[in-house]
Amino acid sequence: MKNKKLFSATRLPRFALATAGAASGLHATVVDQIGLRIVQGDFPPGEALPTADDSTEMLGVSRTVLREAIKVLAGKGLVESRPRTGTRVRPRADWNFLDPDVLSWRYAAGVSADDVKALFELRRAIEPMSAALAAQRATPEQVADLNAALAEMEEVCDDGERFAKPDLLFHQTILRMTGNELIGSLAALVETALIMSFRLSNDNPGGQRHSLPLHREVARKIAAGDGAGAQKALLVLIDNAEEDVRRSVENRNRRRAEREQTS
Amino acid sequence: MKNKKLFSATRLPRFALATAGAASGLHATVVDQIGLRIVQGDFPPGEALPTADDSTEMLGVSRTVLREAIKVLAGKGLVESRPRTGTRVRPRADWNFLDPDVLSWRYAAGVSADDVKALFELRRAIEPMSAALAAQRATPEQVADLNAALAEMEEVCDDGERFAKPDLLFHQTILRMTGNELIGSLAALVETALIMSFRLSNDNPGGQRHSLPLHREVARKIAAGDGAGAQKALLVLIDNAEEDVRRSVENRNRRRAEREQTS
DNA sequence: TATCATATGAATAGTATGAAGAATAAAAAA
DNA sequence: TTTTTTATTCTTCATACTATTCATATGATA
Repeated sequence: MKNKKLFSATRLPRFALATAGAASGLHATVVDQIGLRIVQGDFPPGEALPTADDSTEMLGVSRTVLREAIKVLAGKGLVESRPRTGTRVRPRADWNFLDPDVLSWRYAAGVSADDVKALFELRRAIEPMSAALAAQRATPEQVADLNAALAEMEEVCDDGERFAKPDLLFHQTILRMTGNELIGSLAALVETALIMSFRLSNDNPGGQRHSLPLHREVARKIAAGDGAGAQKALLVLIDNAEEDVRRSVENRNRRRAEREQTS
Repeated sequence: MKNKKLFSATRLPRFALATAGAASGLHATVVDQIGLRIVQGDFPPGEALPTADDSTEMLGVSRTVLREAIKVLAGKGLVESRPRTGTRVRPRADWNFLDPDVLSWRYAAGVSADDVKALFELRRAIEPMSAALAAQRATPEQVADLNAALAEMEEVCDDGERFAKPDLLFHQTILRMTGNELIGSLAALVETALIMSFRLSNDNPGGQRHSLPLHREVARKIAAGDGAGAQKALLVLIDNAEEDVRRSVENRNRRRAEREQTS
């Protein structure tokens, strides 16, 4: 009389842009479900998750699958398992927010103005500097990649959906051009920020066209080997992007507030 | 006639400073062993790991444990498993180098001059900016934490071993003072850099004493709310630290070269 | 005959389950 | 208060079975 399949085992409709983690399999859906609930506060830090037996029954999966999922979450710093005590959520300070999965869970439900600020704080530290390094170190092939991405952006700049991919590629190429693998691992951060932008850009008629000249300027400076110029140009681009996102979030929040007042 | 325990199941003598991942259990040792071998190039990207059955036999663990380990590594972007094909190492660009474990594997065996450059490039982007934010946002308790760390550094500055802990705490406190969780997750990066420093600082008679005035200056500026000053002071501190490490690496490499020539 | 589609089979990871072990917090006893 | 016991929970192992995918062979068709 086991009450299986209480949760449907369908994976979250995860906004996949391009490089998103290609994890597949039953255990990946469990990782997603539990990870999302932890990050979004269903299980606060310090609290114990349901026991293994309870969880398997609720999720309708075997212990094998559940244990694999728990171990993955532990590897990302979210939980810690011990006999007798159970599996507990670790303090937020131990979570690896730069992990692509954690990052996506963190911003899956929606973002506040503070969330936007946090994301762009880090982008502003990383990307302009990366552009400067890119200008000094990029190989000709990488410059070609950058220009290819730019060309595709120009081609599809009216179609919000199709614009996302080359835009992401543009920024990630710059990170890769630094030749610094640590910086390259921040690609997920940029991806998250761009996904936010595109989710909110309904408000933004005229699509992403207005950002094109700024991107062009960045690419030109990098190709010319002008580190300082590239740095400055990318900083302007990020400032603009943040302003766009911030405005969208404000609009959305205001509309929601109005709706709630009316009803 | 199973040839078990071919590998001893002892965990790597992992330099644990403070916040290092508290993972325990048999599967964690397997994660370490395989992860280290992948990151250090024993299994190049694109190559398949031994089949599950072979691995379990070689490592002397059950399939359960091995699978948990593989899933954790997949969660860090290192590998990808598919039926029939086996488990393959993913391209380096997909590895999450900012994961604390990956970071520690990356620099476990030793560092080159380029490694030092990469680490400090990122620190230089992050920490001075963080100090500026910290100066604006820190709570009184956090300022007290920072001063406490500084006091302990002053107290034990002659003992290289004991100096490491408060030094790490000092830098991580600054990251936390930004109130930006994403930045906080870069703590592992700083930890790795400091571990490198301390591993190499045998060359450095007089211990870490010379860095104390610089740390004091940073703390003072932050406490005074002087963001620009704190930023500048921390930049100087990092430049000095990099110079120390760079020199140590050079010395070590030169000595090694001499040894090899003699023998 | 050559080519394409379709079945068959083998290899591998994926999932499920039962049972024994080890660790530890809490309760009970000294 | 200290020690011992107990119960709970994760941990590990062993094994059976399933699902996926690639390679090969087979057969149909042009």
